[in-house]
Amino acid sequence: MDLASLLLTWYDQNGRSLPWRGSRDPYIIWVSEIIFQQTRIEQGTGYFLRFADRFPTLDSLAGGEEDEVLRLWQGLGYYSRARNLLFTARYIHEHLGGKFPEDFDSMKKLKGIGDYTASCIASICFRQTHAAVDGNVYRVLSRLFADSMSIDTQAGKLHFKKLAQQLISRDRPGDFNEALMDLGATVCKPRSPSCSICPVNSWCQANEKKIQMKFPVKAPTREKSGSVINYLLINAENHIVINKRSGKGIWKGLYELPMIPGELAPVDLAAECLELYGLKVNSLTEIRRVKHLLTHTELDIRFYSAQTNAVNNRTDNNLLSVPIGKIEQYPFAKPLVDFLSSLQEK
DNA sequence: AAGGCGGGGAA
DNA sequence: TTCCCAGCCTT
Repeated sequence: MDLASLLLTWYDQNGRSLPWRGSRDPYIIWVSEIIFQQTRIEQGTGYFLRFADRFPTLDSLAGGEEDEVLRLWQGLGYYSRARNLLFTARYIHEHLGGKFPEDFDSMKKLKGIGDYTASCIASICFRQTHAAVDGNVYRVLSRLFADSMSIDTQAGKLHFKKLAQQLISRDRPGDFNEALMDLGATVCKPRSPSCSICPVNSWCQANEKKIQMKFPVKAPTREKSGSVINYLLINAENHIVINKRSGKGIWKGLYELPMIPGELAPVDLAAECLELYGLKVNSLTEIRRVKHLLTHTELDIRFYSAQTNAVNNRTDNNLLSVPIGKIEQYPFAKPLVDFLSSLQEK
């Protein structure tokens, strides 16, 4: 039996049972693939179910508001996925008659859809033989062939794409793609692969030489530093001040408390605050009696600091005053969700 | 070609 | 702590 047949036989008996499996609706498959970019199944499944429940069709999504879409995405990360999803739904609705394109190259032209996602939709929904190569597939293939080509270079990606393209089943391209991914996720795992139960272990050159952990080959990883964010909780007359980020950096389009990045002494923080938001502060002890730029006269400002991973962008000055009771309808990034709920507990 | 973009869970 | 996950876009 050839490799594809072995994988498909294994998949039929051992494939994961997931909510979007079995659907051939390109919209549903599209949504699931976007959600699961760089996202584990366990983390994203709840998001998928809520999203598909609220926006069951492409037209319903096209009619949705960006804030609501982002709120459904809240906490998931990589928020550009959500913005692109909405943008492309509206684009298809308006310019393609609401019909998802069936042509692979047309799909790839859509914002947020790359080679992998187009391959998934084309193979699963339209039975086209396009190999979907994700992180799982790189690992499985590099081990199967003890292939030292680096997976994080242009040439390496193309190399494994061609390899997968040679192996893919012509009869069941979608199932083949999912089989390879399931194998990578449940058997050919990064740390401790379960080679003894692998359906293709007799084909695997890495297994034969017991060098599974040498694959996949990647370039050295880069350093990543954390940073401090100082959030300003400005509370006046049952309203809270929030800021909508509209720049180019992280958390674009999401709301946040006004913030000042960097590890700063309180007095410097007050000075920064003054400069950034035009708040009049004579001294740190006077901070509670500040006159502010909104319509309120009495303010209660507190500083909070939070440690995050790799945040390096400054907030935009785009302040809103919203009733505290309505704060939950705005989409926040995960650090703010945690922060606000920690305030709730006090 | 390289870097940015989130957040979580496993080891 | 580090790694890496159903990747894609911008520069």
